[in-house]
Amino acid sequence: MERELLLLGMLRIQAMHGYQLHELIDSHLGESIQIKKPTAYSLLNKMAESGWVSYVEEQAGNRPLRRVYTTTEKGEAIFQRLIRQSLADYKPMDYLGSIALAFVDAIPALEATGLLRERRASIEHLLQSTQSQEEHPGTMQLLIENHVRHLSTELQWLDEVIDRIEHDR
Amino acid sequence: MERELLLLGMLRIQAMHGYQLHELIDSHLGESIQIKKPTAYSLLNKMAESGWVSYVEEQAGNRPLRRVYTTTEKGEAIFQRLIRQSLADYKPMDYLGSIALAFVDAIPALEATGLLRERRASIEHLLQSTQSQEEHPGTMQLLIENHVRHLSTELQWLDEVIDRIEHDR
DNA sequence: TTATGATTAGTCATACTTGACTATAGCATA
DNA sequence: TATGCTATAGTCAAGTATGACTAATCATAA
Repeated sequence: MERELLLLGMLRIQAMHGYQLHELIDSHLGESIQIKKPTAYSLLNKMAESGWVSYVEEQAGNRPLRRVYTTTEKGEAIFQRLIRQSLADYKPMDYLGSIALAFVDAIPALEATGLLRERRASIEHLLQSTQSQEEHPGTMQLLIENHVRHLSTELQWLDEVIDRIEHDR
Repeated sequence: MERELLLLGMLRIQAMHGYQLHELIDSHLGESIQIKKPTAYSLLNKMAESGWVSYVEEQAGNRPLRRVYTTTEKGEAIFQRLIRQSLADYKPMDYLGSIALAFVDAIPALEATGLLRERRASIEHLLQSTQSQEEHPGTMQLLIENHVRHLSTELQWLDEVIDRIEHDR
């Protein structure tokens, strides 16, 4: 329900159509939160069917109809329930991206450290670009901050791992 | 491809049938890596079709046939390619579970800090149980260590957030 | 002025993931 | 020895997510 929470939370602040909503998420949070366009549209449809959001259709020129969504009263109630639930239960994230580290000893130490340094560079790059983003609306900033913390942790840990491989093997 | 990498990496060390494979993943890495049983079976089928793994059928008593999988030469080649690729490109994880924090100002500060303390407790609990796990086979240990680091980071950050909410509002 | 590429807006078929289910075996215990 | 409970082993239908696509508009540069 986290994705629904995000969409509700944003629509609740400002009515938007699907493209705009996805664009906002992708540009501000795209590094830490993956919601692809078709997913966003599909969630909006589902939420409209469930009466969590309503929409008005808007036409600009010859372009396709845009559905501009707002949260309904029911949607607000759901939002209030979801956010409480979601704040209280921590759901651990997936560390799928780290799996390769489990098998690092399957390749020669020298090559491994080389690859890990590439990895390090891409984390550092991501960290830099995340930190340099301008202010975000509302408490969206908190998410960015959280992401930065975890990226720094990852970087530090990776440095230790590289060190260990260099000295232990 | 991370899931495939994990399965290949494990089968490469020891031949196993689906249930055993899933059981191992779920019990050792279940807190940080989500691979549900049907997903594991489906990946095994796909990899068998692609010739990355082969299997022999094994019957014990009246039980259903078990397919005991091993990596093929092709599978080993794929593994060697995947692990290099995966070590070098850091793929940021999803912070879906943190979304609620973006909207924490939608609820009264007092209630928010209460909920966040519940959250804190569940992270701490998870951290404790992850740390108290006995040794893991091979470098599987690295994944656990990584998870522990991130959990600690999350805990520390959450404490700061709670503090800020208490003092700023 | 008109080709070229980027931006806006959304859809669809496919692929991936999972909750819920089936069914046997082992094991304690009343 | 019948009863219920857990562990073993796997499948399937249904729900989710996404890559690839369509199509109009806008900017720009030759």
